[in-house]
Amino acid sequence: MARRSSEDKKERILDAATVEIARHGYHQTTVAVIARRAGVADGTIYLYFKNKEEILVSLFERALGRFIAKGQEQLEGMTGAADKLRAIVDLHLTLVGQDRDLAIITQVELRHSLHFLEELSRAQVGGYLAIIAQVIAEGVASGQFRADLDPVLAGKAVFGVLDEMATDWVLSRRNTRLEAKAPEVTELVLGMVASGG
Amino acid sequence: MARRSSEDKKERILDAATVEIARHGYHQTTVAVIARRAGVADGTIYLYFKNKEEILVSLFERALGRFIAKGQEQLEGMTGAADKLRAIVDLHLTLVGQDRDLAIITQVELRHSLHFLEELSRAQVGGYLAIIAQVIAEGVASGQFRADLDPVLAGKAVFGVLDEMATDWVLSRRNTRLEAKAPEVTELVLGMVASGG
Amino acid sequence: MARRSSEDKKERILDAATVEIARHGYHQTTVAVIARRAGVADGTIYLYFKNKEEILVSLFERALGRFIAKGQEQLEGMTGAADKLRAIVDLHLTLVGQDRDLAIITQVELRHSLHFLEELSRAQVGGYLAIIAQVIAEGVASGQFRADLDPVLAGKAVFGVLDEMATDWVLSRRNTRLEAKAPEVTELVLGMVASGG
Amino acid sequence: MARRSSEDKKERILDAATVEIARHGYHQTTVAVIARRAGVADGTIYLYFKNKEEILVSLFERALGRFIAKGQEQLEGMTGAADKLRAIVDLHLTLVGQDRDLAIITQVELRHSLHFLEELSRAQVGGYLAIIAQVIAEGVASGQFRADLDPVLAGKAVFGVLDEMATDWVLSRRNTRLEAKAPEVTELVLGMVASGG
DNA sequence: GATGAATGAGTATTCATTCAT
DNA sequence: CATGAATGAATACTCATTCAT
Repeated sequence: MARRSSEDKKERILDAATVEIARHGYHQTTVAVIARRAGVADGTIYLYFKNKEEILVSLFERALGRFIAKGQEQLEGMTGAADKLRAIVDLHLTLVGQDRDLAIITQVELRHSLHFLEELSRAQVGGYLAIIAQVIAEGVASGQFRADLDPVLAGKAVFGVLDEMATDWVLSRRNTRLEAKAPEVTELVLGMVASGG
Repeated sequence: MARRSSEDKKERILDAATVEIARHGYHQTTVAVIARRAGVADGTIYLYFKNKEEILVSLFERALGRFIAKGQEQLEGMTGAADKLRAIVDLHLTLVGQDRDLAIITQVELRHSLHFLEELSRAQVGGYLAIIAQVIAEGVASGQFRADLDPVLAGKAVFGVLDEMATDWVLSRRNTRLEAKAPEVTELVLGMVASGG
Repeated sequence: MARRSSEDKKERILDAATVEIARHGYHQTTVAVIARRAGVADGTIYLYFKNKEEILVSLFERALGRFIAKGQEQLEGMTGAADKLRAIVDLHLTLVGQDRDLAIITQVELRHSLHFLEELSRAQVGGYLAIIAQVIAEGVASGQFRADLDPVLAGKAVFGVLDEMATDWVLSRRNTRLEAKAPEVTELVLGMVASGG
Repeated sequence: MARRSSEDKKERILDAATVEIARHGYHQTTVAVIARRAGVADGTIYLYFKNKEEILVSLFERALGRFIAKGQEQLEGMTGAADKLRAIVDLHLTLVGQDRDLAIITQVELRHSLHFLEELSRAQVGGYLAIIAQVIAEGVASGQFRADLDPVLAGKAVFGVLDEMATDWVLSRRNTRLEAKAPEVTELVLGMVASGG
């Protein structure tokens, strides 16, 4: 179970980093502060991460991994593009809305540099966009969605709507629940792609 | 004339900052490098800006000022919410697509911290969102748009779509023109709000 | 006179570095300590030197510059290889013996890495060795020195003797004067190269 | 047998250290790297050596031990100070020239600090210098060497010549053999001490 | 207004050493 | 004896900002 302890330590570091970075921002958060919250020595951080930036990347990868796992589980066995799109909207808002600290990181801190954003975009977000595009393509094929849609472009539009809702929620300090907007957002998104009123 | 020279110097600093920050990122860009490109001494920067961050804010304010001037000019005398929305889409993509360096800053560098983003959001972007919401409200009132729309929420959704298109364009290194997508994007946006097909 | 002040500051930094490095060794000497002794801020060091190692190099270059200036002045107008060699021995021991702190640096701290020593050797010490070899070649040509000498090899041998005397003086903590050994050392060195008794 | 294995392990560590330190320098060489090359765990190093510096010391002691063993063996039964001095020159150049990695360490890395050098000098090199001085004293007594010699000073001079030859060989990257210079160096050294032509 | 030399606070990262297993 | 994960002290260097000229 040495494995267990080691895994735990890495998890603890990521958890600590999530809280501190969300609270004070990536640049204002020192490695020492993360270490202290995680209950390890400064140097221990570097047994698990190559450098400070890799903590941020790992943070996101862990979150996205969970995100995608839930997504696949939920979309599985579902038929009908519209239903799938509804599920995506729901899932996106529900999962992002579940952890405000993490949301602050994904919606704000993760986007702090062009280089960084490019990498994320290519490697991680790209896969998510592809899934949405795929669902839209299905809808177009089945006639549920407008025939003249470009699935990739429409997919980005859908993502843009969801992403803006998430960012808006992060920036509004009110104690609303993000997922509460799912029905309305679903209507907007479906309006964007669905054929005939 | 002194005024003129002074204004010029401030402009030169902002221009220099735009290029350097877009090219190397806000944190990698030193005040000294901006000063050198602007052809002034380091200390001179501080005669025009309180600190480094204010350069970034001023950059955005100058850009948004021009943006809004063009917008009002264009929307003026226009009737019909759908037409206005078309114009907004067009304008947004055209103006953002006009200056890639500036776009990198508005789509990426400007979002580097929660605190910063909150301020921007409240003060600047808020005004822009209000305009979109207003147009949607008009459309709802006139029956052009769906009656059950929440104009504020729908406005954010529209902004989300436009913003994602802009970010996507910045991240794709291909030499496409952002405004080329205006027709398709307009269709998506109108689909989102327009009443029955 | 700004030049004057600037030069002074650089000199003060080098002087401070000489004392601290001689006293505590290169690695134990922090940039902060050098700055404090020089009466400048840490950052100021970097206005005059690219990095810590460049301080060490500059130290040596300044010393060697003075060394060579004195040497040329003294050898000038002198004829007779044996006399010149006497003068070299005298000068070497006198100059090294003049500043124990500096001597510690040239005899010990400067030799702390192969890479560093190679550079010094090639660029700086090489020139000095060439001068000695040249004097020996003169002596061979004039018949004062043994005909079968390889001037380059013999030059290195002479340098080896002088260098060992210097190092030995640095390591012995007694309050002897290095130059006091000049007569005896001269005899040894001349014995090495002079033709028949 | 346990003893044997234990001895082997210590030897392996010293061998590994020799290669790594010669190749990358003392400060650039981490204990972890030595351990890896020796095929032991980091902590194991500390079962055999008190700290990193002691590895360097042991390295030198092992080498000097072998050096002296060979020397005594060779000088034994030899009579005549001049012959003994010839043998010393020969031996010094031969043994140093046998292992370039070790030579890099003795000629460069070992001299990286005043404190360190003082210790070496007093404890180890001092013994070697005494042997040379003793041989010279013999020569003076027997009339082979100049009567006015100070054996200790002359011994240091001899050592200086040999040491410089060794350092020069280490710094020159050419593939020469150090011992090839023994005849010429012997001539120089004997010239330094021998009485009349 | 303009300059640019000087400041000095701030921090990621390394690595010799320890010690529980 | 051996391991290697964990420690945490230690430090060169950067750069936004100031202010005497």
